[in-house]
Parts: sequence; structure tokens; C-alpha cells
Amino acid sequence: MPKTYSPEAHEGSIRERWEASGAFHADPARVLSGEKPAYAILIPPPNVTAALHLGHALNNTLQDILARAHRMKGFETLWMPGTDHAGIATQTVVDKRLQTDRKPALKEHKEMEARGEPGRERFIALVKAWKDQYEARITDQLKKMGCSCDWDRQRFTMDETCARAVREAFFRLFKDGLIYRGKRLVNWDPVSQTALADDEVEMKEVDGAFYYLRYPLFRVDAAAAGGLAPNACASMRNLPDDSYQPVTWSELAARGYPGADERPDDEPAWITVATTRPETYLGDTGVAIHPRDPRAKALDGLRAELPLVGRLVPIVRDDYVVLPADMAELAGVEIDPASEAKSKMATGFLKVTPAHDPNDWAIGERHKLEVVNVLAPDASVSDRHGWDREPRGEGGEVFLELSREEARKKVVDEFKARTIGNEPLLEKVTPNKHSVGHSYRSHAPIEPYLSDQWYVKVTDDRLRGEAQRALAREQRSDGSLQEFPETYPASSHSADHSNDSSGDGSMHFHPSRYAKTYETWHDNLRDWCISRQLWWGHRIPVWTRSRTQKLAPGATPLQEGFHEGLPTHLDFLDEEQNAAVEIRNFQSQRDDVQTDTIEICVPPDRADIEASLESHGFVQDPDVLDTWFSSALWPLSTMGWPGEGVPAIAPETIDPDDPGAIRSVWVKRVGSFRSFIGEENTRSGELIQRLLNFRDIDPARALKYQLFDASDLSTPLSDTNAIAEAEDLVCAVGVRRTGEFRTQNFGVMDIESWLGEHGFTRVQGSPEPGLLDAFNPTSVLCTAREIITLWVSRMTMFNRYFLAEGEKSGPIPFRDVFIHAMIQDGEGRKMSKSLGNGVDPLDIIHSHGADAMRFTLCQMTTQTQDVRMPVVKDPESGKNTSPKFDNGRNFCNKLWNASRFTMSMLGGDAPAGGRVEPASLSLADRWMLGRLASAIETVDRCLQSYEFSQYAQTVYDLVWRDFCDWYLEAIKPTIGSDDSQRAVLRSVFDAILRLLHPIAPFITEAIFERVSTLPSREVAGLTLAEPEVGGLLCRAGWPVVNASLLDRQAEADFELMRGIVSAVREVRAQHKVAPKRAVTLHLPKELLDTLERTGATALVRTLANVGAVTDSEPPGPSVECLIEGRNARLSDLADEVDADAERDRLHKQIADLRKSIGALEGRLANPGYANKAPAHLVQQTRDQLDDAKAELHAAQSALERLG
RNA sequence: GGGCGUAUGGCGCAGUUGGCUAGCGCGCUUCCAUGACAAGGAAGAGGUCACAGGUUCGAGUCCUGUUACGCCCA
Repeated sequence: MPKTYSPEAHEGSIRERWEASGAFHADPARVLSGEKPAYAILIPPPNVTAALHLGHALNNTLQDILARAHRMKGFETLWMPGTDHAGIATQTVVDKRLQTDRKPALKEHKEMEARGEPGRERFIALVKAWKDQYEARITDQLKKMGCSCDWDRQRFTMDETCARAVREAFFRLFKDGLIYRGKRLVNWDPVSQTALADDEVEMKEVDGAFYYLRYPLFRVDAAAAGGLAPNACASMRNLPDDSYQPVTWSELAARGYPGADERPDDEPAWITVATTRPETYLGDTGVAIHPRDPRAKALDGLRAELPLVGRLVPIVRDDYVVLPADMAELAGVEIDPASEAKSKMATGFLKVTPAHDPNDWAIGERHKLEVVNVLAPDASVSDRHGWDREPRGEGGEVFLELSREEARKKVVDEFKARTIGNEPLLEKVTPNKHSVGHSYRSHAPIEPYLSDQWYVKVTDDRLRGEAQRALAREQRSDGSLQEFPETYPASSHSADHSNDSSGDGSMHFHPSRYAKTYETWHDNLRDWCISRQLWWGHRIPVWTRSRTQKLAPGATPLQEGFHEGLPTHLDFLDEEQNAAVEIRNFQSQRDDVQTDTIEICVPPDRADIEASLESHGFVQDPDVLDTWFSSALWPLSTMGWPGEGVPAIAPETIDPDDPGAIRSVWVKRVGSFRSFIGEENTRSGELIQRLLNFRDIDPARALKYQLFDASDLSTPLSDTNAIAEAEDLVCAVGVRRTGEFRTQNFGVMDIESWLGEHGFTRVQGSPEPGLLDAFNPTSVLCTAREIITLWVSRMTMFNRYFLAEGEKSGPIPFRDVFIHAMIQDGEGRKMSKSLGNGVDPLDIIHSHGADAMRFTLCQMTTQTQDVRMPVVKDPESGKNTSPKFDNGRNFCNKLWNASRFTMSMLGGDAPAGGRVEPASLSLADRWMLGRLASAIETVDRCLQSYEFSQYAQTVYDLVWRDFCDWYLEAIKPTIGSDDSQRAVLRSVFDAILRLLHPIAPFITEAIFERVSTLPSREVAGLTLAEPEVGGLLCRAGWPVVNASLLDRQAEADFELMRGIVSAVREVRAQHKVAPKRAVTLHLPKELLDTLERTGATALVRTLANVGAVTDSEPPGPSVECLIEGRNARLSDLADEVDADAERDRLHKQIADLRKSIGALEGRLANPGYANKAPAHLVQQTRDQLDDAKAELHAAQSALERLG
């Protein structure tokens, strides 16, 4: 064996042994039969956006530690691996890459799509290629880290199984009324042009300003204005000239408006609104004032004019408005401290722009204000997206097509240039720092934007309530319980809730403080916007068709078919299909146009219905679902929910002659043969054409397809008459050629992608039975804290909702949620690409080894929320690394060398004799077994409570301090001849490897391969079960110790020996005794007797390089050596004793002793200490004082003797 | 503005219901090259535990407040 451990020499082959043995494959049958308890972890699926970083390395190391330890402890352990498609992130990354490479990017593909070419299809293929590349890379990284995932079950959030779960989940929620489409303000990213969820918005402090705009006041004669409704807007251009008039200050003063009498009488009056976003004034539909504002009454019935736009907007009373300080005083209203700063800035008038501000939206709702959207999707000012029902007044068009920023400037300029009376319309501008939402992806400021989006009604008790009730009772806070008493877990009132480990009140956070984050998130929850205007993702499974009809003025809207039964154009859906789909009808009327809309949600595996809908003019929603929708289903989809998937058709059924050539099998339900072949120019027609085309590309034939009757999928239909008559055909395609290639008629194609996009589903065998029953709820979810809200909550809601049975709530998805720290660099900054302070796990694995990386990461995992890792650039490779990994590498090397020693000592003959009884062993052996037992106990506790750092520290001390520094050194003289000791060494080392394996799997497996071949004898009290699979340590039994191995006496005896050794070493160092020189130790008789009795004399001689231990007086020169407060002496140090060095040493010792005697006496002298402190502590203090005094006395007498 | 976290030797961190004469790793000083290991061994130096109060016989630990930094939410 080489002197240093080289990871690269072992890691590859060990990995191959693990994979070949199937050691990580979990079998649900063993759980369901009761043979083994289940332990399951779901990987938080990494994004396919990029390779894994150090945070992932930490996350997965911790999961692997838990998985490996539990596997060894006898649990049937499933660690489910997979990756996440990360919709917006991946799409953006690929788009940017294409742009950089000057290839057709998203924009160009959108243009293609608009032209009727398959732009969307092609772009998705490009993203998929990226995904394939990164998924492979991520998988490789995880394997190199040593992750013991069940690789046969690897999942991707967009693979066929997960897609089915998404379809099923969406369908059920839709059917249960928990998914709806609504016109709402969303967080709109004008650059990516998609809606974002609340948590995808980052708040940033920006330097902005408060702009104070003056709106002229008008009096409008509602009757003369043609019956203007109280809170409606009116366009000045549309009103008869005599129906509105400016209001003068004198008129306001007459109405009792405070301060109006100080203004010039005949001049037109105005009100001032303060805003941070002046450009949105184009969409104002009202001005709000606080109901207790003294000015409110005087403004009753008046309207404000939007300058340039010429819109007269109502003035409404709403207590959302902040009262300005002076008005509050006038009204005698106390301003609460929270809004004090605001009240200083406030004018008391709030411009209300429902289409462009969430708060204004709410005010608009309360007062039925109109909604005028003035922006295009790219956030430029537009009159084509809502601001189109009124003339634009005298000058509103000057803002058209300006960006938000340009429009703001323009509005300010225009207001500055115009006056009312003698005053400018722009009253003032004051600088103001405020926080603005930005897209986490494009970093552009978010625009609150009115659009049609899909929502999950997570505020419903069936979702939110279940998530709230899931939390462990002891982790709930009083405040939340008071506010949401209905979320108090009912089962925790009953006595038997301990049996219900999967339901209410059974989810625990570690560390527990994170429960609060979870709780507050749910208390403040809003409905979840799940639609994204992207291409990469699960497409929303809703097909719509609308029709509009113009109504004669004053006519009653047509009700035909929309309120009861089905509209006539759904005739094509037969009865069975009606039952399968979920249909909603809507009717809306705007001006004289009535729009009828039908939304049909189609469940999974019904491509026939989809085709049929499309042939009748229904269009599938173009949007995709938020990535977290599929992530939320992770505990379900990875375990085969909803079950009963695609019918399994074996390759030999499709091609009995050559089943081996078929790479994948795809199936689709196609209905009757007529609908399959289709009319000309229909999609199904295209389907058959392409199938024929693919089939005939080359002699080898790229695919083979067969038609089956849905009732019998074991025999393909060969009789053309039978095919023609069948009503429910299933088309099965065996693909022989994968990847892209050129076809005769359709350009470059990838058959598998094409099939996937055309409603075919890949057959992966029938869903695995029992996986869900055996492993859901899983044991623990390991993740970072920012995920609590995004993911933990949603998984809990979905798991409980979809697995509910009747009245009984579904189980929680995981019993424990472990939140680990975030790794920052040495300065406390997040590791990021832009800062260039990231550390690549693969670099560390190359330079230090996977085990070293894992050990260091484990060691860093304390219960805090951030850990710092100083990052340095390696001058040779130019890559980032951290000196912290040297810890791990040094530790592995130490273990490696310990194994070299152990191997060299144990090679050769088998140790003779039967079972080893600890009582018969030497002091060192009994002590070592005790240390091992204590370490195992600690590690078991750490694993229970997720104290990873403590785990690493414990094995570090056990291996380095106890085993190497003391035990191996102690047994060197005897190990060659003592068979019992050889047996102990063999067993202890074996146990150490097992205990360490979860942290450092490669090196321990490599060493175990050698050590396990050595002959062994059982040591009573220590159980080391043989490996279950292929002689592998990863499937060997966890070390189990009997409490009898904890030998207090051996510990005390060994401690005495160590004290003597340390004392001797100290004297040797002080006196610069030559290292090889053997000294003589003179001990008091009782001490020597004790040493002899415990068998420690030989240890002292070995470890302190003492030639002889005696109770005789030294004949020649000697020095004092204090042991247990008694005088001992050392002689034969050198040819002459250095008296000065000795005096220095004793002076220092005396000073230290006096200091501690002072402290101890002070404590004992304290009245109350002796009375109130526990007796054993008082006694301990007295003993310490006695010892210290004795030592002081000895040291002083030694000093006197020196003279 | 609300919530959470962190302040302990030069650096990175432990310190679990208060009992500490405050630990660990790196770094630093001195010494040690033929037998497991210099990625090592032996012996050292280095801290009034951010600050101010309080509770207690006793506070790094508990309470209150202050300061600084970080994260999350609004």
C-alpha cells in the first residue's frame, strides 16, 4: 500500500462495484411484507440550468450520509434521484446561449411560429438537447460525489411519468374548482414577457422620487353628461360642453374646503397627488381620499381631470389613503407610528390606477372603478391593450410607444410645462428611496400587469389548511393558532395520535425555528399564479374555443346553450368523452359584443379527445405551468402516482422478428381508423403520413408501428376489416432510430421528440406497484431555507390533497424537514458566477478526493443558517478551492495510514481462540473499546437529530486522537504477540470503517475490501453484521455495541497513565531532552503500585520514552515532575541538568496554580455556593482545590530544593 | 417596517436544558527524518466570549436594551 491515499486510484472502481451490485436499489416488497422498515429521501431535484455547485454538494452529501447510515442500520432505503426542468431559467439560458452563438434564438423561433412554422417545436427541441446534456452532467457529478441514489428510478420533472402526474393533478384540481382563470394583476416581467409568481420577484432599494402632480377639479352635471354613473370616468371630448365646468377656489371655500380661502378666488382649483410612478397617470380611473380628511366633504360629487388625457375621474373615499400630518391634526386623528414617515410625504390624495398597482386594484374593486391598461406587454405605453375605448383627449397620444422610463420623463416635462392658474402642474419632486420588485431572472423592474392567468386556489382550506395542520403541534406558535384556530390538528387532541405518524401534526422542522417561516408563509398566503408565458414546461391541459357576436344596441345577450347543458358545437364529444373531460362556460359582454368561451380540461392519456377538440377549432392554452407545479408533485410523481399509466406493450409484440432493434415503445389512443387517418390536412392525417415516411426512410426502417384494439393490447390487428371496424384503436410505435436525422419529406427530425409532441406516450413498463405505499410519507427532506415556502409548502398541500381518501386527509410527504446552512465565501457573500467566488465540487474531488470534500462539508454543517468558506485561487490550476478541504484530505490520509499499520500487524496467521471477553483484555484494549462504544452512541444520537458537524467531530476524534495517537501507539510493543489484542484491533478498526462509511464512503469501502479478508474473532459486546450484498461495506451492518463496553474503570486508569505521559513529555520538552534518550521515572510507591496493578507501566514506558520506572530515589541529578499533585522525579535527562530552565518552568507552573487556587477558593468562599449548588459540584470543586494546593506545595518545594 | 440568524484567539468554527480553569481545525513558535502517517509526531504561545444593564451562589450560555453584519418577508 502506498504511503499516501490517492482517491483517484480507488473512487472509479468502487463506484463500479456499487453500481454493478445493485446495492442502492430499494425493494418496496420488503417494506410491505414487514421484513424491513422503510427509509426514504427524495432528492431536491437540481435544475438542469447548470452544473452542480458546492451548495448542491453539501445538500447531497448530507442526504447520502443519512441514506447510507440507514441502509446499514437495516432500513430498506430509497433515495430517489432526479432533475428539474426549471422553466424560465432553462429557457432563458438556452435563449442567451443561442444569441451569443448568433443562432436563431427565441425571438426568431417566435417569428417562425407566427408564420405557421413549427417554431415552438424546434425551440423546445433545442432546450431539450441542453437538458439532456446537463442532466447527464449532473448525474455524473452526483455519482462522483458518491451519492447512493437508486439510479434505476431516476426521474425528470418533464418525463412521461411526471407529465402524467401533472396532467392528472391539474385535471383533479380543475374539476374540484381549485384551479381558475382570472384577470388579475400579475408580476409581469416585460423582458421575458411572462408572469412571475410572488416569490420570483426580488425587492431592491432604488433611488426614486415622489412626484407631486396637480389635477384640476371639475364639476360635472351627470344628467347633462348623458347619465354618467357616480364612479365612472368620462372623456371631456365626449361630453357636451355645458355639462362640465372648472371649480374655482372660492367655490371650494364656500363648500368648506380648509385652506381654499387662501387661494386666489377666481382661479381654477386643483388637488395634488403624490406618486412614485407618474407615467401611470394615463391609467388613472379615480382619486382617493381618506374618509376622515376634512377636505373630503367639500369634494363630494366633484371630479379631477387628468391633464392631457382629458379624462374626468371620480373622487372616492377610502381609508387606505394616508392622511397628511396637518390634515390628521385638523381632524384630530392619531397617526400610528408605522405610517408617520408616509404621512409626512402624503398629500392626502391618492391617484388610483387599478391596472398598474396592486393596492389601487384593491381600491378599484371596492369602489367599482374602471380599469384602463395603458401598457403593452413590453411595458411601453400603448393604446391597444385597454386604453382604447375613449378618445385620447387633447394630447395623450404624445406618450404612445414610449418605454416606462421615457414616459415618466415625458409626463414630468409636460406637467412642468403646463400651468393651472399661475402655478405649474408639477408641484414639486422630492427624492425618495423605495423598494421596487425586479424579476429574479431578467432583473428588469416588475410591472404589475393586468392579464389572464391561471391560479391555484391555495387559500382554500383543502390546500392551505392541510399544510398548516401538517405542522407538529409543538412547533406551532400561539399567534398563528389564535388567528387560524381551525388549523389546529384535530388528531393531536386524541390519545392515539401517536399512531398517525403520517397525518396532522406530524411534520417536524430541524432546526425547529424554521417552522415559523413555514407558518407565517401560510398565514399570509395568496392564490398561486401557475401560468407562465413560456414554451419550456408542462403545457396547460385546457383547450378553449370562443365565439363572439355583435348584438344590436340594447338587445339582451344571447343565453343559448351556455347556462344549461352543452353548446351545440360540442356535439362531437360522445357521452363517454363528456364524462372524461371537465367543461366550463363563460359569457362576457363588452359594449355590444358578446363573447362565449368554453374551457375544456382533458385528463391524461386522452390524445384522442385532444385531437378531436383541435379538429373542431379548439385551441390548447399556449402557456405552460410554473415549474413548481410539477415540483410540488415530486413525492407523488416519482413514486408512480396516479398509477395505472400507459398500457405496457412489449417490443416483441410490435416486432416479433427483431424486438432487440427497438429502442423505445410509444403508444397513443387514436379512436377509430377514420379519425386516425383523418381528413386531408388534419393533424391525424399528418400523423399517418409521418409514420409512413419514417417507416420507409431506409432499409433498416426507422420505426415500426402496429394498431391494436384497446381491449386487447397483446395481439396487433392484422386484418384490415378488423381495423376499419374498430372504434377504439391504440397505435403503438417501436422506434429503431433515435436522435436527429434527415427524412425525405419532413426535414431533420427526431422521432422520439416528435412522437412526444404528438400525443404519444413512452412505455416504461407498468408503474411500479407498492412504491407509494411503501415509501410515502418519506423520512426526511433535506433542503435550503429559501425552499420552505416555494416547495415544502406546496408538496405538503399536494401530497395531502391528492392522497386524501374520502374524509381522511392525505399523508404528509415527509416526516422531517432538515434545513441546512448556505455556503458563503470568506467575506460572507453568496457564491455566484458573477462574483467568481464559486467552488466547483468536481475540482475539489479531483484535487482532494470525494471523501475529503464530503468530510469537510459534513464538518461545516452546524445548526446556523450560513457557513463561511474562505475561497482561494489555486495558483497552479487557476481554479477556486478552499483550505478547508485540506482538513478532509488530511483526515482521509490519516485513516489510510492507520489502515496500513493495521494491515501490516494483522496479516499472517489467524488470531487463535474463540470469542474475546473484554474483561480479560489489556487496559489499552478495554479503553479503546470503551471509546468506540461511546463514539457509536454519540453518532447514533447525531444522526437522529441531524447534527452533522458533531458526527464528523466524533469520528475525527475517535480515529485520530483515540485510535491513532493513543491506541496504536500503546499497542505497538504487544500487538505482535497478543492474539486477543489482534482480535480487538481487527474489530475496532472494522467498526471504525462502518461508523465512518456514510461520511467517507470511498476510502472506507476501499479499506474494507482488504480488512474484511483478515481473519477475525468476535469481541463480546460488539456486533458487526456481515455485508448483505457483494461483500460491500455499504451493505454491511451498522456497528452495535453493548453498554458493557463502556468501561469507567479502564477510562480512569487510562487517564492516569495519560497524565503521567503528558507530564513526562512536558519536562522532556522543557529540558530539551534528546528525543531518543530514555529517561528514568521515579514515582512514589503507591503510584507505581497503581500503575503496576492496572498494567499501565509498560504504556508509560512506551509512550513517554521512559527507560525504567522505579520507586527508588534518583542517585544522580534529577528534576521535579508533578503527577496528581505528588512529587515524582525524572533522571537521566541529560549529562547535566539545566537549573535555569527548571526554575523558569516551576515559576510558571506556580503562577498558574495560584491563579486557579484563587478562583476555586473564591467560589467556595461564596456564601450560597455550598448551600445552593449541587453537592457533587461542590465536592468536585473541593477536590480540585485540594489537588491544586498539593501541586502548588510540590512545585514550591521543588523550587526551594533548586536554590 | 416585520421576522430570522450571526458577533467567541490572526482565520474558519464548536460550546444541546446555566457548573468552563472556554474547546476544535487552520495558521504561528520550538523541537523531531530508516519502520503506519511530514497530508506526520511532541511541546508551546495566543481569547476580560460585540457592548450596556438585569436574573442567579454562579452567565459564552437565560432576560432586556444597544451596535454591526447577513438572510427572508412586506
